[in-house]
Amino acid sequence: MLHSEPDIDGSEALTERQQAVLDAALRLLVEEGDNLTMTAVARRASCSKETLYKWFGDRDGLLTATVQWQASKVRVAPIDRKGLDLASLTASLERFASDWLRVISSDTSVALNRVAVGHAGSGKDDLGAIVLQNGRFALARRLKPVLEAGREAGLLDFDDAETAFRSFFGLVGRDVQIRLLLGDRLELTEAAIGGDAVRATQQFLALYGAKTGPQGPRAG
Amino acid sequence: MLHSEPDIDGSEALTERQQAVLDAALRLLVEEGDNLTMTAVARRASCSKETLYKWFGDRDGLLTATVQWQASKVRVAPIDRKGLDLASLTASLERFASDWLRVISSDTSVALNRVAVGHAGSGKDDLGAIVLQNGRFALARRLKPVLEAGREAGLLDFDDAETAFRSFFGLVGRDVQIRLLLGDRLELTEAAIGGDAVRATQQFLALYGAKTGPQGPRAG
DNA sequence: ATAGAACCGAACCGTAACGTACGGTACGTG
DNA sequence: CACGTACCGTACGTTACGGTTCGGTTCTAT
Repeated sequence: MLHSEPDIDGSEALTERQQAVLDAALRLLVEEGDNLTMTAVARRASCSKETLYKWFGDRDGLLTATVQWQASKVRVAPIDRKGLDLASLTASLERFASDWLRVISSDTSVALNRVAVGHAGSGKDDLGAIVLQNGRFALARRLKPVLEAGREAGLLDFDDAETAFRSFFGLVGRDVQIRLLLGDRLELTEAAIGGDAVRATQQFLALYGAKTGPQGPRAG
Repeated sequence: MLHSEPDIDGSEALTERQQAVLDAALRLLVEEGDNLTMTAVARRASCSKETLYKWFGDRDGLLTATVQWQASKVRVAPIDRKGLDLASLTASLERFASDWLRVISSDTSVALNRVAVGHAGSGKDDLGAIVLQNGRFALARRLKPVLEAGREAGLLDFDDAETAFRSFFGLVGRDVQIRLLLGDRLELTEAAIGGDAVRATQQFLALYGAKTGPQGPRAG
């Protein structure tokens, strides 16, 4: 029934209808939190519970499918690292920072992280691992090549890319994620995101920028 | 029945027995996560459900009482800021950092933050606000005076104490809290905590340390 | 000693949600 | 046209847990 063409990874190819159902579940998850019921999802998606159970097997199956579906949607374009100079590196870092802040402050991200955190305690499913893979670790996978390219270009100076990445992560995110997860009202306006991105980037460069670049620090 | 003497804040004075019950609930919360039942708490605490309901009124009441009880236990001693020089400031910051890392990586903190995050979505109670108050905001309240004292002593340079604090928070915590909340195995050994504390402190001083102190940077 | 309060243990009730089954409909295929 | 498939809508069984009630026990005070 769902053997159209196999996707890249384990995510079984999803019918249009199934995607619509998962989108409905996602929307409901944002609204209602983890206490959403199968009947509510069925009603919202205009499908029957029987179909829900046939497709996803279980409530946890539906939840994981929903999380994976959302994760598959935020696949971002990689950044080219050709002709790397300080300006382009700075721009890349700022771009990463603002993208990341936009993601973690979005309603869906907050909702998904909430249910994943809630489920992480009782290890029934591995929602936490999924969110972690598509959140923090995906960011690391995408950012580390940029950092290493910056080091090879003599713009950055660090021993361990992981450590450098984690510092960048901390400088960008700070207390935003935990505050949002805990329900703190904290609207991240676009201007604030941009400002935080440049601030975090400047701080990161101050900490990990090479003392002597190939050209001067103000090269354009 | 519990009108001995009113406590400083809203936390009604608790009987020894009530504290024992809350400790049992806390232990159970760490083990079982949010899906702990009133019967389980009663059994663990060797008390009756009737008493539970009489004392705490509700399941949410029990939960909030448990969170507040734990919060009241981690009241840490304030740090004296007499004779502030770079060494003592550094020591204070490192102390804050290591204490904070120890707290957020503890089992009880992870468990409490998990349930608070889970409850933050559907605003039945304000567990999230409580945890936020006794976590991130309490840290800020305790650390800001130190930062401002450092600035007045000419050791630090910043415009907004809040911004400086948030940077310190990010440099210390980085991705630790979200990873632990999402179930990532990540044992923070004592040595790692110490190392992270001095690293974060050094980075913070590199970013916010005054360019020219009252005495030389190596004054002792 | 006795009355009453506080509390324990267990049984009980109501609700809510998971998971299943059944009837009905639309559509494609022999 | 008959038939099978996939699906919707809904009603049902079952389980689990929050909350309540009740009998029995211990402790304290008069």
